[in-house]
Amino acid sequence: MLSKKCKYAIHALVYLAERYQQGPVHIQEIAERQHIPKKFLEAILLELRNAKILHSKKGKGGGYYLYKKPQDVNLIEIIRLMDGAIAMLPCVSLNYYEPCEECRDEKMCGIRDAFLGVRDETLRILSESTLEQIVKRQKVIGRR
Amino acid sequence: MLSKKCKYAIHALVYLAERYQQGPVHIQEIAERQHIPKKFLEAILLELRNAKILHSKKGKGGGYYLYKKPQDVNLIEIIRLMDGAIAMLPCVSLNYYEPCEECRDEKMCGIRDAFLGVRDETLRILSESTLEQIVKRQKVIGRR
DNA sequence: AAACACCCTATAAATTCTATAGACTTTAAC
DNA sequence: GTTAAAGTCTATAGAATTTATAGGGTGTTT
Repeated sequence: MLSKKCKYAIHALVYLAERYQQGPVHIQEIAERQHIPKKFLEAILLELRNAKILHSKKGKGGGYYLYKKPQDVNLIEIIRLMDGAIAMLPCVSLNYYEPCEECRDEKMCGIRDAFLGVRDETLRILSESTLEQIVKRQKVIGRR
Repeated sequence: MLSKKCKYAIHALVYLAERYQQGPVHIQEIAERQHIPKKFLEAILLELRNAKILHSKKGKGGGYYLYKKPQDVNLIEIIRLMDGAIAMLPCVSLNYYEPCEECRDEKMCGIRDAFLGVRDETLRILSESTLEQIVKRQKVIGRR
């Protein structure tokens, strides 16, 4: 399961993607509209900013806005940043790899095989899911 | 990521599957060979027993043994039992479903779609991964 | 009856997740 | 230039979950 932090991040980013190139949106607004504790959201947006996904503008009329293009931000990137590994086992993780303690030979580990497949499919699907795609789907019906 | 508890359960079950129909194996042996804290393992095996995956025999010469056939126990079942939901979001979970707080209409939620796909693929792959399959793969090379 | 091995309850230690507080800095507008 | 708005940063605290341990109870076998 994704952490709340990660869900908050996704919702905040979708919110900002809907307002792409419409100037900065301040934290308070995002917090209220998406029902996210403001201080918690602050920390999340800061992290997204340090990862160069968002930019911020200080002072009056400031706020956060999407720096990357909506089509260049996918769910994989967000989840990795917020929650870490995508894989269900460290020994099949690309970015957070750690060897199993027991396996003599990973290539022959019967357990590992299954989870490798899961990781690959998960990566494939979630890297195709960009902010642009998500926003596009929601627009069919209208505002939330 | 799977919890340690879940990984322990998988390793213990694979160990028992390798000894299917060879009589009970006692906890101490599994704990030592798989490097699992004995008391923790006790709790895990008990849970697997209550789920009718294992049976146990008390008294001298007792221990745990696989009750279901190795081909009838898959990773999905084990993970659900130990860690709960397979899905990354509650709103796409089959067994642990909960609605999102925000979504007006789930069918139009752009976020949900992606995670639905992930869940389906994960279920497909992990339900094909049975204890029998895992043991079979490991036998190619030999003992661990 | 004695040894053995699972059964059960309780609890404690460690870690992670979630949330909050408060002071500081930068910017815009008047 | 003063003021107020809004992000930045550090620290911490509460809650929940995960991981692990202790110790006695119960049923079986020899």
